Amino acid sequence: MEKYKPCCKEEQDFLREYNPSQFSPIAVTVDAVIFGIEKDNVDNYRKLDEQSIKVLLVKRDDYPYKDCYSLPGGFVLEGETLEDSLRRTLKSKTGLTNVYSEQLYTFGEVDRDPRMRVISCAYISLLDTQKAKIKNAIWMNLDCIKELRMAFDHGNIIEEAIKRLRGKINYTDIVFHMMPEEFTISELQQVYEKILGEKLLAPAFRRTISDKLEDTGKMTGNAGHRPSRLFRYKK
Amino acid sequence: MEKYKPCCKEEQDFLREYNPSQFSPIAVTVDAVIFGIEKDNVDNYRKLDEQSIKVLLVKRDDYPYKDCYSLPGGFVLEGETLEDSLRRTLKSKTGLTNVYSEQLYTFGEVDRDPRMRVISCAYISLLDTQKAKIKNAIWMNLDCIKELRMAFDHGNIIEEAIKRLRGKINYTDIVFHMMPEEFTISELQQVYEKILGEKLLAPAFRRTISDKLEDTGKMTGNAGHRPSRLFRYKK
DNA sequence: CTAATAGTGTCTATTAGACAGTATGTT
DNA sequence: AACATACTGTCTAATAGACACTATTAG
Repeated sequence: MEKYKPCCKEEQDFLREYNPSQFSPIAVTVDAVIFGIEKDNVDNYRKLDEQSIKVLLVKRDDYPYKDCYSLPGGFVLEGETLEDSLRRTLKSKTGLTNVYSEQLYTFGEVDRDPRMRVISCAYISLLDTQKAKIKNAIWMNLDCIKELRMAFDHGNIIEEAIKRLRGKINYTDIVFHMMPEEFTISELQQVYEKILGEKLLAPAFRRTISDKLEDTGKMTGNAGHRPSRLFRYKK
Repeated sequence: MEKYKPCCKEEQDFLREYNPSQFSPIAVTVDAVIFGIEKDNVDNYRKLDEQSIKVLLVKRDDYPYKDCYSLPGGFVLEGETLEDSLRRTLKSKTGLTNVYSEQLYTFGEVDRDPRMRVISCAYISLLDTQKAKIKNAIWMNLDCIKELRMAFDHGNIIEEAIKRLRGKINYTDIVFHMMPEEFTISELQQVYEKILGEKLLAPAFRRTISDKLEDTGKMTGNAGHRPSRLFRYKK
């Protein structure tokens, strides 16, 4: 945004003498629901490698909600935008840099945080777990999260995030942000199925997805069945 | 949210002694992009009554951006949720109550407001202009807004709002919040066309929209051409 | 060979686009 | 009658669902 120019001396005075402390001390945080995919280690070779959608969580060291899991996030500081703040906190809490993120929703219930009034601007982030280097954070299976005691309203935020993902998956290319560089159509279909919570028919899926894909020329192998073509996302 | 229970004495002490002022004084506001439809008065009787999408604006009395138009909105107070705050400010700035609203996006650029750091949670609101009683606010034609000098980044917020509306119109029933109780299919089609920015084919539109409509049994008249059936939204 | 998954072809059902043609009011 | 818009019918094109069938690897 370009710098604001006061129109007259009177306005200059007004702005100089303006006292921000008249407004309530409401803190603003950013929190990220970070999604990734991990292969569950299935030893049985005659079985499709199952994949799971995971969410990256950190364990709280301090009160309140000590020892509970929470979304990585932190307070927005004075000189930084929401996105700046997100980048900084993701780096410091999880070691991650350059993560694709988009705003999810802003949560403003009054008693979200027992310390003080905190309004949280939540983001959805997606990444390729094979490339990402994680520190001090754990990939948690999405299905397990409702069993956990989550800090604050973070369980609710995750639920909203998965709803948004489900809503956007069919008319955007958002999933590709969490796919590895090269993948098979079956793997991609599995990710769609996990997010949508329903099985899809393979021929129809291939048909609709194929214009977003580019053949790498490579194949998978050693899988106990017909090898599969590897594709990459065609931008 | 249920009340948080500290787990031990230590945590109780922590929370009692917690000092919120260590966090930067960032103010939070809510702003609403309120959409409505108004008939442009076309005297020429042999012409379809044109309708326009309008946005409700208020003129600023104070610095900064004195005498510019702005979105109705205001600061979020300590004890109220974002939605509470939206209800309160809409009432006080425009006289409106019971307006359908949904969250749009949170704007957090650092220099949005020359007075201090302000993060704004923006909402989209839709209403039936025939029923709404407005005070101290003006319905501005959407097409005129880029010509105006808008306060803060409100011009940008309006642009995002119309984009969101465009994105949601075809897979939600959001438009009906701004339709009058009874309307013709042509009127409804016009609203779709204004929001989408393109002409639609009438037969296809009738086909797809008709399962959302309920016949009132009434007809329009005196229009210089064949009368039109009046419908209402079928929930 | 069998088991297991990869991938193709095709029939059908549904939906969207295009447009001709009919209906019914006002002037 | 002329005009203007309302409304219907129908042909076609594109897309989605269902499912049978073929292909290719490991063991």
